[in-house]
Amino acid sequence: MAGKKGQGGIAGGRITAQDVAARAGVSIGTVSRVINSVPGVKPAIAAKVQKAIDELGWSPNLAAQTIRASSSRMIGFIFSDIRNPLYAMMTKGAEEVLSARGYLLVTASSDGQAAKEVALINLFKRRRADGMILTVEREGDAEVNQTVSRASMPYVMMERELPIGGMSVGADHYNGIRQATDYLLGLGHRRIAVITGGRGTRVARDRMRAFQDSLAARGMAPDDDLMKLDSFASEYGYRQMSVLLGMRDPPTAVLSLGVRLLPGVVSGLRNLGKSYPDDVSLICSNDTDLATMASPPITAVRYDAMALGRLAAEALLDRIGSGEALTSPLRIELATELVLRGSCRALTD
Amino acid sequence: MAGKKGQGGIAGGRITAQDVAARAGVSIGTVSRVINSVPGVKPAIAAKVQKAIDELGWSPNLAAQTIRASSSRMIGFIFSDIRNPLYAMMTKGAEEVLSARGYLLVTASSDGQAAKEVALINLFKRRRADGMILTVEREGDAEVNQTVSRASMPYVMMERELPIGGMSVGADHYNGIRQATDYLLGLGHRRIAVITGGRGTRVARDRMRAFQDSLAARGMAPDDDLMKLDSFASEYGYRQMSVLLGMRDPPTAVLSLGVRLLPGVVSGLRNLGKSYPDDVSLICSNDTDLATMASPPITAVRYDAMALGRLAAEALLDRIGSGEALTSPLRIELATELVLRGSCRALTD
DNA sequence: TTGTATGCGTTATCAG
DNA sequence: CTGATAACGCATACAA
Repeated sequence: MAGKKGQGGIAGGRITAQDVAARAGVSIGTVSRVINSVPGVKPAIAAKVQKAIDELGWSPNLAAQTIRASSSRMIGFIFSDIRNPLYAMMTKGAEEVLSARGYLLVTASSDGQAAKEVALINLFKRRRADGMILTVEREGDAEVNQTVSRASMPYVMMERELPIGGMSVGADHYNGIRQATDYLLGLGHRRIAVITGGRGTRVARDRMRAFQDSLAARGMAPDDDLMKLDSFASEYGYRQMSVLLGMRDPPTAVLSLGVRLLPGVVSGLRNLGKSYPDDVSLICSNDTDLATMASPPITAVRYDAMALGRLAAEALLDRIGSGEALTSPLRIELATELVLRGSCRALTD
Repeated sequence: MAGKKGQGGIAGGRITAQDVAARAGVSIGTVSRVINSVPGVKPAIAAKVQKAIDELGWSPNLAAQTIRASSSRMIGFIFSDIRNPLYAMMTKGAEEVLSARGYLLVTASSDGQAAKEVALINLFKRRRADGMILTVEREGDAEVNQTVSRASMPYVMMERELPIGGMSVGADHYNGIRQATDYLLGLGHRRIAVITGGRGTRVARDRMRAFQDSLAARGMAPDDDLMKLDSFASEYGYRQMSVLLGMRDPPTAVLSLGVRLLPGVVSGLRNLGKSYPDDVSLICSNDTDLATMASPPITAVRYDAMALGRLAAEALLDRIGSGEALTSPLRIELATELVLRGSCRALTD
């Protein structure tokens, strides 16, 4: 029976290399050499040690290794909310790359609150993370920026770009929105509304720049009344659809930019007894199940969020390996694609 | 000589309590007392220490604390894939509870592979996690079960129940499916198909038992040809809809049990040129955006996955605190609710 | 009230 | 080739 206290057979947590050494009749140094496959251990001895390890079910304490190596082989990933499928995808992509290289990915939700972002960054510092991936709420937040630089740890911004420099990965929203807008303009639309959030982030900047450039190429400019740029929340999409379609001169097309926005936008539309593409054309970003399965299916600006996670992880590991300056800038862009479906109609009047 | 290739002053990672002590002109013990608010430190000294801490931007190395306390204040959560919104919700719920109590939640995806499950459990053991939440693919896997018990660490099964005992939390799928089935039977349906996966798990067992009991209450029994119980994948839902609706005597209602299944089921239906509720009635589980936004919206068995995460975290912390036997059984159930929408019609023939 | 010394579980550097 | 031992950064019993 496994009844012994402390260092009994299978008592897991409390077994140390010392115990293994004792059981194998060797020194603790030899045990260490065996598990780290340091060359030059006599096979017979190694076998004895391995046997003791198996019998005791021991595995080296990673906290102790962390303390010595001053590397935890852990990477932190902070974003607003894991329930946002975009972050779930990014997490999966990053995890793929990191676990293959022996790193542990630790995610944490900040609920978009700067105070929590600060607390989490500090937490990762205390835990001696080797680096972090960050999607902060506001790129300009002074305290967050200060915390990031004081953490003196390699970092990659995800869909964000900090004024203090450093690496940034994101989708090529500029081209995504240019394509979408050009497409709508090509269909004859002239009053195009934009619903999105993330003001003051790389994403929003790129999107708005693209939108303006697209219009400018035809000698047009955005109509401020059609720009609804305050939130990514579903309810926001719902409300703004009412506002937009209640206007004297309503838009003929809507760009819904942000995954959580779409359900709100679509139900807002329905609630008004309107439908797409008849009453208004609709393009969304990113692509989702809902966009695919809606009837009619919705044209979308698509990008591979998992690839974004992979890119961020790779960039981070590169920097960790290279020892390059933390703030040395690097901007990585992932291609987007306009998936044409049945949610836009040509204007003939 | 372990020469100190000192990174110099402000190099975050390399600062220790020793440096703080030196700067404050006190001993390392005092520094420790200050940050742990051990009573009996002279305010003036404490202030000096705090000043040094702030100036150096030091924070205690959690790995070192872990090694001493033999507690990492870290909890692992293993499931198949974070992209499944159910797991994202559970993660959020668990994170809420755990972070409030000073624990770090670390999630990891196993892709449903037993080998990865084993590797991850061992990883958490090596990292000296204080406990883990597990959603394994097969409850009966001998190696996984052995790894769990050898980890000798408190654990909670999520939507699973291990033969080796221990705690288990899950939704009350029994009542959920009983309500759904009774509802369909009440509408006059007699040929009801079930599409789901997770064979040999608590979830599937409860669901099938409920389905059988519901039928049995009317002197009926399940028709094996209508039971499609092999996968939670979207593609599976798509294919099985073809199979089912291509039958000589097709079902008049379908239970689509599993979040990822629904998109496949709905597009399978459309692909055949059929629609609900006219050609077939439809009930899904769990509730999702898609179920809400589909037209018509789809009746769903709903449960609060975030609450499930919270329950698991609380149960785990309780057990960690109490030091009760790891395998001492405890079964926790979360209520479900049948949300009636427009995807089922009454049979009148 | 504060300082000192020891131990936590490893790894790496020495001798032997 | 192997054993002993000094770090790693912190907490704490024990001294002062």
